[in-house]
Amino acid sequence: MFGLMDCNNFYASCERVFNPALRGRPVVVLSNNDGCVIARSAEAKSLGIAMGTPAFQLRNLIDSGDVVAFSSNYRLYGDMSRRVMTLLQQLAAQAEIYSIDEAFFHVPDSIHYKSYGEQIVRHVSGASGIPVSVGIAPTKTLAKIANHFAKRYPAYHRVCVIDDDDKRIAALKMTPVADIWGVGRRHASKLKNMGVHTAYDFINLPRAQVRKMMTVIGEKTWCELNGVACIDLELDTPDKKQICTSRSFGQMVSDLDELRPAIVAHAAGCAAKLRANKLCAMSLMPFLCTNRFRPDLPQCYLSQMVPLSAPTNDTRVIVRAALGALDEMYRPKFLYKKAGVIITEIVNPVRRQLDLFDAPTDARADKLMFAIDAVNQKFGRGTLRLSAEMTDSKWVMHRGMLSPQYTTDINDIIEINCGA
DNA sequence: TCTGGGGTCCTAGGACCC
DNA sequence: TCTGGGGTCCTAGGACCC
Repeated sequence: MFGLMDCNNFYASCERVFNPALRGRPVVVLSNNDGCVIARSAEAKSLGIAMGTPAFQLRNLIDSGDVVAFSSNYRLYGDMSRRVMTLLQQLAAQAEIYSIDEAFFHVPDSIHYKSYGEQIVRHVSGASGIPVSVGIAPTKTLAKIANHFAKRYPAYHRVCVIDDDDKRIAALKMTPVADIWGVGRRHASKLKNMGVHTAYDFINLPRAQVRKMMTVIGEKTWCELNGVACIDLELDTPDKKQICTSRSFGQMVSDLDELRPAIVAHAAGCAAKLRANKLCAMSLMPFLCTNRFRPDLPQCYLSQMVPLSAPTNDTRVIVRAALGALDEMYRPKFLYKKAGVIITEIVNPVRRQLDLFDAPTDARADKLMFAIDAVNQKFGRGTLRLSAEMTDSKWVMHRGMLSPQYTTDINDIIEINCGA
C-alpha cells in the first residue's frame, strides 16, 4: 500500500507556527513581487479567496486587517519542510519526498493502516507545529484521493484509508475528473465535453481511448484508479535534468545595462544551485520575456543557448557565458518583465568519466567557490557576490510583507517575554 | 498601477545516417 | 511515371505537477 502525507495549507501554516496571534485568522502568502496569492489558510479559503488572486484585488481586506498577507519566505518554508520530512522518515523508512509539502511512503501490509496514519499525523504535527493529513491506498493516485478526503472531511480526523473496492468506487464517484492527480485543465475540460464528470466516469472509458487521447501518462492514471499500481516510489533521488533561476522584475526594464545585473544574479544563482547539488553545467540558456498581461505592448521571448567548453559550476565562467549570450540576443525597444537563466545540460562530474579533452579541474577556483558558498550560508544569501550583480536597480523584486527568518537566521530567532 | 517560480515527461516531426 | 527503408537524435510544443 502507498501512503501520502501532505501538509495542510503549508506556507500559511509555516507563517503561523511562530506567530500564534495568526491562529484562526485568514492568512495568505503572496508570490514574488507580492503579485498574487499562492497559499491560503482555511479561513482565507472560506472567505472565497481563490488561488492566484492578484494581490491588488485584496487590497481592502489586507489594509483593514481582515486578511493577513505575507511575502513568500522560501528560506522559512524550505527549512520547515526539511523538519517535517525528517519527522516522517522517523516512522516511514521508505519515503519519497515529492514536493516541498508532500511525501509518498510505503505502508507495510501487516500494519493497521488507520492507526499507522494517525500515528504519523500525531508525530509530525506534534513535533513541527505543521498540521498534516495522510491518505493510504493501493496506488499513488488513489492515495492522493484518499488524502484529499482526509483533509476535506473532519470526520476522518486527517487520515483516510481506501482499502477495498467499495470504498474505492465510492471515492471515485465523489471525485470530479479535474481533481484527479495527472489530469490537468486541458484534459479535464475535454473530458467534461465528452460527458465524463467524475473519476468513476473516467475509469469506465475504454483504456485504448484514454491512451489515444492522453498518451501513456493518462493510461497509467486510468490503471491506478482501477487499483493497479504502475507508479512506484522513487526512493533514490534522480539527478536533476534542468536548473533554472528566474524572476519577474519589480518594474519593466528595456535598457541592456539594466538587464545585465539581473542576468548576472540569475546565472550566479544557477551556479550556486549546481554546486549545492555537486553538479556541473555543459550548456546554459539565458532568456528574456515581455509582459504577457500587456497585449497592448509588443511581445517577445528571447533566448540563446550557449555551449560551455568544459563542464563547470564556477560562477565567473557561467556569468561570463550568460552575459555574452545576453548581448547577442538582446533587442532594444521591448519592455521586458522577466529574465532568467536555465542550465540546459547538467553532468555529474563524479559519475562522468573524464575524457581526453576535459580540462583538469581548477583547485583554486573550487576553493574560491567553496568559500563564497560557506560565507553566504553563514551570513545570508548575497553576502558575497559579483560586483556586476547590482541590487539597487529596477529589476529587484518587491517583498514588502516578509516574515522573519525564524529558523535560519540567528538575528530573527523568536523572543519570548515571560514577564517579571 | 498591480498578475510566481521551478520542474518533469511525452510526442511529432525534421535532420541526418547508412 | 519514376524518385527505399529503417534507424537515431534533437527540438519545439503541449501537458502536467507543486
